[in-house]
Amino acid sequence: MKDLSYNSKVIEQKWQAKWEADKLYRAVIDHSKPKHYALTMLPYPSGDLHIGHWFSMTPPDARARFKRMQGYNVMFPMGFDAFGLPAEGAAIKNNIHPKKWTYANIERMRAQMRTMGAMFDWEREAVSCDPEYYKWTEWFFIQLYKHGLAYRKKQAVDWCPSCNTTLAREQVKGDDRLCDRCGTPVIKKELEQWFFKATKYADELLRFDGIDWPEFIKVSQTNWIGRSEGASVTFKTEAGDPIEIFTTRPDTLWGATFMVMSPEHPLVEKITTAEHAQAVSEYKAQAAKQTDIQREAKDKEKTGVFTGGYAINPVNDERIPIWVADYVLMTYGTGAIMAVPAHDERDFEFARKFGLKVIPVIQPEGTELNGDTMTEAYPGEGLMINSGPFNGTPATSDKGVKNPAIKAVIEHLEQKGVGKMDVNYRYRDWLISRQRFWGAPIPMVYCETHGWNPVPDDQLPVVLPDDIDEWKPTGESPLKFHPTWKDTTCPICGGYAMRETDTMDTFMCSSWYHMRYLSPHYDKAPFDDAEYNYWMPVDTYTGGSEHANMHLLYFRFFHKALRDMGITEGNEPVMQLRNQGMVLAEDNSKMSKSKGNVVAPDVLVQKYGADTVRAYLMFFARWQQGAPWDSNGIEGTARWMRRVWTLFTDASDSAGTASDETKKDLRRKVHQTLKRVTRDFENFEFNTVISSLMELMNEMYKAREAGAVGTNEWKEAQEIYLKMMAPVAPHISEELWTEHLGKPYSIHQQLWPAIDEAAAKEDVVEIPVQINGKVRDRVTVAAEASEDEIKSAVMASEVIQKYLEGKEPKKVIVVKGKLVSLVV
RNA sequence: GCCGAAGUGGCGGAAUAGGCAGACGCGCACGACUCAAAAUCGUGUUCCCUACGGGAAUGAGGGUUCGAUUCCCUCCUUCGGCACCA
Repeated sequence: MKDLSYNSKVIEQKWQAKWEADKLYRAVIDHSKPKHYALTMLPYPSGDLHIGHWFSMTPPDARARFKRMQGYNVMFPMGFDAFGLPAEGAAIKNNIHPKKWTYANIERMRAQMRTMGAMFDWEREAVSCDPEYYKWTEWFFIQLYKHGLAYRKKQAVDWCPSCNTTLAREQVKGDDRLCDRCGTPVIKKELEQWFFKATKYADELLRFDGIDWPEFIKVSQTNWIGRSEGASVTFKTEAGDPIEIFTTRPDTLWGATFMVMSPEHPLVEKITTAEHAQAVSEYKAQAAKQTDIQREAKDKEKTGVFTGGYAINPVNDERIPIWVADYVLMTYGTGAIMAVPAHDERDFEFARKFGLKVIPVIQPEGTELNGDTMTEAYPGEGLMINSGPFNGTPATSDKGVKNPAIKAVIEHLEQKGVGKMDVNYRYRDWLISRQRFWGAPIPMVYCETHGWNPVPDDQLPVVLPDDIDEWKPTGESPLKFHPTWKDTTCPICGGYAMRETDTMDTFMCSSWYHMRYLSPHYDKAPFDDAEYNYWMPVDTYTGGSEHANMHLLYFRFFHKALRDMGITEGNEPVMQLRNQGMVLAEDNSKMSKSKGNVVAPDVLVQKYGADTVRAYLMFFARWQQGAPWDSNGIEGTARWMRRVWTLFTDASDSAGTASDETKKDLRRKVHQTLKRVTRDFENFEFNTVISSLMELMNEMYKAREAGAVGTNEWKEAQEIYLKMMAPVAPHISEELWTEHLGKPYSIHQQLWPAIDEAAAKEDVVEIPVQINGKVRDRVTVAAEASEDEIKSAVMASEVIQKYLEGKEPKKVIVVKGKLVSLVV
């Protein structure tokens, strides 16, 4: 026996150095093996690795290792999402260039990551702020622009006053409309910005065919896209101007008793009569002053003013008043609605407040709605009434054309030429411009004569300057104040042109990093086709669910857009997605630097070793759920590690004296464990992988007591044990494998053991006997015992006879190998 | 309000093609070893009672079933997404 005690530090450093020298985790194309691309979300280089990084990276590493042992050619790359605001924050605070700060952090985090003992292939590392990387981020922008998927537009956009930049809709969170990054309430600004036409893919993004993603992510994306099916209908003003509206309830058209326009609607001015002009313009001014938060507050009482104008309802030629109210948003639909107070809550509230007519057009079964006396809108199902030719048509609760009433009315509208079936989304195009320095430059130039044009490909990348000395956030990119950077020539006429000084949303960089890993230094294209054809799509993607409607939506869009441009293949970038939960502080709060409750993995690695930290992170919670940290708990996994060490290194006196039964029991337990561990790794159920291994170890200790050491069964148990443990604790298992069992290096190149189903089978089972649902006794029978055999064993039981008191049970249910239930 | 996920000992959590609830670990208690402590090893540990026996219990209440943590209905709580979206 070599070492007497388990020394994690020595072992871990030794093997990490050897694996690296041997390029053990290098992933290269090998057509003789099935491939497995395991991807985990790349980190932002914020400075120090925290326990959350370990939690998101090491269990997926274990699974990637498991897949490798199953015979897959596994690629498990790592990189850095290295553009972003904190670098600029550091620049402002410490007067250090963001580049310096970022690369120093990357250096530090790489070193910390190496202590994980993960199977990262560092030769595939990609860093998004490297010019060789962002050259292609820029190139993608140009491709999107050339295909009409990137465009510039002026509109009211979300602006974070603290980050001093615009944000995409996805990056504004919740009711209070807070900046996703810093939590500051965002405001609206009217600005000209670059957008990606993500909405073009709205319908396709709603389909998740053929991909294995968590239900809640799919639901979240579906909610976010917010598809509603209905009809667009053209009303007319009395002067004959068309007013287009969108409605999900065309079946209630006959109940439209007024119209409402958003204060920003272009037609408001024209329809307002002289008499109402002042009131309307005052209302518009006041609406403009209010923030979105005030305007969109759900509990706000309805406000609005009459314009004096009237519209004609195209289905019944009714003349109905047109109002202006801020509950109608210019950003959704057409900015104008038909109001059906009898069947819409909001319209009802408005009608009652301003004394407008309420006409029911859907009659629920068994009651009669009265427009004058009803106290709330009736949005439910019923028969159409007051609706001319459609009276009596059943309106169901189905949405869209599945509803017979809606279908019939849409057909009618189409025939009359006053409306058509239509679909609306709450999903918006992706606002990509950021008024910040530390991002990929938007590779566009503006010429007075030729307008906006992309930088020619041979001039890419547009590189960020190093000589910036003013970092103060002004609401405009520091690039704008650089003396020469923005000056360039127009690619059309060669005259003066000005560079776009905004940079791209960093989510653009992370929309394609999984493809840069394929060939991180390739300079002819964003990736090498040979690599793409072998590795893509990503087989397993892991990361946090907070990205549900941001990154995870952006990169699906990106992949589809690239597919349509002929750059990628397949409809989805990722086949299987799994999300880890969060490691909370011990008091259940979020860990944060400011609260000082952050668990530092380095300290734990120092004290317990990486294997123990890895194992504990897999064991202490369900990985897909997370849990509050428990600093005592790690002692349990540390103890496991030491006990395994002892089990494999300590001699036993009674070696070889085990009975056949002991040996058979050991073998059974080994193969039962193997079966469970295999299944649980597959399902990302790491906590039960560990508990099964602990159980088997306990059994092995008992078997050792019983003299199993040295037997063939013992040797098999040791081998299988280490192979099962290898993905979890790569260092200790390598040490025990090569140094103590004397097996050939490396355990990580071994194949996953085969399950011997026959050996795993129990031959004797103890089955509970219930009387009226209560367990009263247990009988031991052969696992294969027939119903009759079990029954007679039960009837032979004294305890059972006592409970039966000589009577025959009314009913006997025998579940073979499981249980017997008697009813008396 | 709508959509989704989840509620099991002091704690993290096991067990779902309906079949012994509480695996594994933390914590705690007792014991062994030790001059002592740490480490280690062993035993116990859901709750209640009239305690070698019995009863209750998987958020609450109901249902289906011989049998429900698991399936169905109603409700409560927590977390996440959406929300004046027409």
